[in-house]
Amino acid sequence: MLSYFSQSSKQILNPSWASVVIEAAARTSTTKMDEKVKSLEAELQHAKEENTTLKLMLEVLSRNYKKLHLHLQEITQTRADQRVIDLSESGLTNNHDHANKRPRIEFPTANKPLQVFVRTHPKDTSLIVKDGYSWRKYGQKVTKDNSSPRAYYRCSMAPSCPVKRKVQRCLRDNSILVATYDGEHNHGPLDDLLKPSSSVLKSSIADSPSPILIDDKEATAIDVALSGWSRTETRQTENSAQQHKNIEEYVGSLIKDPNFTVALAETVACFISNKPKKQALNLNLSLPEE
DNA sequence: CGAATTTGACCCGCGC
DNA sequence: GCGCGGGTCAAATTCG
Repeated sequence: MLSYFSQSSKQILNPSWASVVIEAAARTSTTKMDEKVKSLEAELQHAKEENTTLKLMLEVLSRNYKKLHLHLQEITQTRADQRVIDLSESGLTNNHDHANKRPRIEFPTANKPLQVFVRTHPKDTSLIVKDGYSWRKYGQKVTKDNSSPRAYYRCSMAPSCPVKRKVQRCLRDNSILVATYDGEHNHGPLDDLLKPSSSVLKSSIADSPSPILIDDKEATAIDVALSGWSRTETRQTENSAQQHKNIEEYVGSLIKDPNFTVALAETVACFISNKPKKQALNLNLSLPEE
C-alpha cells in the first residue's frame, strides 16, 4: 500500500506524467466542446427540419385558403346574378301587381348583421357567448330549422343601446355557437372599463377556456397575413424584409395557439391523404370538391 | 329583495 | 283571410 502511494507520488511529480495529464485534460475539454457543438448542430438541424415542415404546412394552408376564397367569390357572384334576375322578373316588369309588396332582397351592406362563431365544449349546453359586453336575455325560441333553442339578448350596459343578438347552436356542429349581432353599440365594451388595452376578441378567449372565436376582423387579419405571405412568396419587393418579419411574428403567434395547431394538423392530414376536407377551420365551411 | 332568467302568450309579416 | 314562424313582451320563477 505504502509502495503504491510512493509510486503514485513519484509519477505525479514526474514532468512527463504531468504533460500527459494536461494533454488528457485538454482532450477532455475538446471532447466536451465537440459534444456541445454536435448538440448545437443537432438542435440547428432539428430547427431547420421544423422550419421546413412549418413552411410546408403554411403553404398547404395558404393553398386551401385560396381555394376557399375562390369558391366563396363564385358563390357570391352566382347569388348576385340570381338577384339581378329576380329583380328583372318580379319588381321592374310588373310594378302594378307588386306595388304593395316589399321585395325581400338582401344586398350585402355594411349594416349586414355580424355573425360570430364560438366553439364551446361539446358537453356545454349553455348559450353563453362572452364578448366583452353585458347582455340581458329577453326571450328564447325553438326555431323550425334547428332543434336547439335560439336565445335573444339585449345589450344591458346602456339603457339606450339598441344592439341585440341571437345565439343558437350550429345545426351541423352542436359544439359551435352562432351569435348574430344586430345594430351598433353606442358605448365601449366592458373591457374598456376594466382593461383599456384589451380587445373584445382577446377577452373572449381569455375568459372562457375552450372557445375559438372567429369573426370578420379575425378573418380579415388572416386574409391580410396570408395574402402578405403569398406576395412575398411570388415576388421579392423592397419591403420583403419587413414583410418577412411581420409574417414571422404572425406565424409565431399562430403556432402558439393550440387550436390553430389542431386545425393545421387536420388540413395537413387531408392534404397527405388527398381527400377533400369536409370541414374547414372547424366552422363547417365546405371546401370546393376537387 | 332586487336582478336576471324562464316561458307561455301575443304581435306581426309573409306566403298560400 | 288564415296559418305559420320569428321576434318580443311580461308575469312567474329562480338566484345571489
